[in-house]
Amino acid sequence: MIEQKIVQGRKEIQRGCAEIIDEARITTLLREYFEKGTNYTVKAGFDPTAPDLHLGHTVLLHKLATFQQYGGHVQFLIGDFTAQIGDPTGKSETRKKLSPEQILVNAQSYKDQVFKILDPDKTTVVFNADWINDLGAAGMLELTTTFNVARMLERDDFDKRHKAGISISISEFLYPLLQGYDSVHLKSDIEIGGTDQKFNLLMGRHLQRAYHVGKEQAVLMMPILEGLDGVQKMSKSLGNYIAVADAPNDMYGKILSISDSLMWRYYELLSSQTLDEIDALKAGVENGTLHPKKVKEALAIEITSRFHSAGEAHAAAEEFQRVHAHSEIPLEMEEYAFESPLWIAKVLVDALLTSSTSQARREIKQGSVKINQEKISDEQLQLSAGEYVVQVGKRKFARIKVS
RNA sequence: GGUGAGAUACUCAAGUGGCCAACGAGGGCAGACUGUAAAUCUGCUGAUUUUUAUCUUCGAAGGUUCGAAUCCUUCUCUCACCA
Repeated sequence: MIEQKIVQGRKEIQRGCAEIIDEARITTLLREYFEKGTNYTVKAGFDPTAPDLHLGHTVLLHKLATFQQYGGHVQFLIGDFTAQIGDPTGKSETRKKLSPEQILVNAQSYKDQVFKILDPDKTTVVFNADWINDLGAAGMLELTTTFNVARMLERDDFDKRHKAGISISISEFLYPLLQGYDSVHLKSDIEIGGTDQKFNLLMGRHLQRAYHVGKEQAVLMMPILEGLDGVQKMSKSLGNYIAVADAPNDMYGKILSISDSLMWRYYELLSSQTLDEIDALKAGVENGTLHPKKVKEALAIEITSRFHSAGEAHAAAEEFQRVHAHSEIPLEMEEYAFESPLWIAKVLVDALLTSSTSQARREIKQGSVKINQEKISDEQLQLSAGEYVVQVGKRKFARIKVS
């Protein structure tokens, strides 16, 4: 019975992982949990400067939630000290120090978002400035003696930059060391992070050994989630993201617009469905008994419900159905009031439907502008007094009142 | 510090005195087809109610010229090689 549970737990923990180091230890922790009810700690670090999460970030959170189901207690670490250095993988090097107030605000913002996935009773939020500030110069010096430059330069990005002659600041060497030291202080049993964090994660093991913590953390790396385009990583700057804070209609619509192949990826990394259930869905689609769109809808409902509510998710689904499947107009849209007479291109710009009147003319020429559901072709059209629903493309609507 | 190369629209990248609002590719937007999927095909992709026109744009500022992204000067920044 216990063996079965362990196998089940391992399967869900391995799910979607890019790489696991010291899997045996994870099995041991699971065994102890099932046999004796012993808990263990799982650490994950987050940057306090970017508290608006998107689904890419939640991949990690889901994995943490999985651990919580199997006896793990999450150490949700906010790297307020390390943020001052900036992870060398990023382009930005040293960053501005955040004020204590700002960090608290960001931390609260994290909690609001994170506890939609994590169980707050099995989570401790910690800040690494708390113990790193206590380290002092002597402690810091001691930390630096545990590692050497040659090995530090093995780290991928350091290696590349070193060979390319691009400067590496000494302070950047401290980043992995301090992240590893967090594991020493927290006595973490497991640490999870993205694949880009491998070096840092392994440093935790190294330092736990060097500081005689008595254990070495297992390391679990999650892949980077692709964005809506299905190719590049999900990120805000690329504009291919679904934010945790997105409105229900947007979230639902964005999920439904992903490609079928990407859908399975999202299922694997974001859904709470078990692997067996997902396999059943895949089989259904393959043998034609299940329409892929139905499967995608279910995913969209699941994810939207998680961050909003089941009611809002279903309302979003209905709205979507209404607008796109039946080509009706949405229930709610922005309203604008203007005075007549009014040139249509101007209206489109003022209602934020197009970026310029030139663009508006092009849209009209291409036949993508509709007034009250009717396609228009006259760029010179003047609107007289009345109420209109103006639409550009498939998604952009506005209600216009001309007086 | 020395020498050389380069800076063009969202990105990459042509263009080396007029035919350049600027080839091409990617991306984006739109139309057709669909399941608002993918794939495919097509159009558009600086601004402006002078729309076979006008104005602003090719790192910045000046200059030469009837006319400059293209030539000259200075400046700023990036890259490569050398010490």
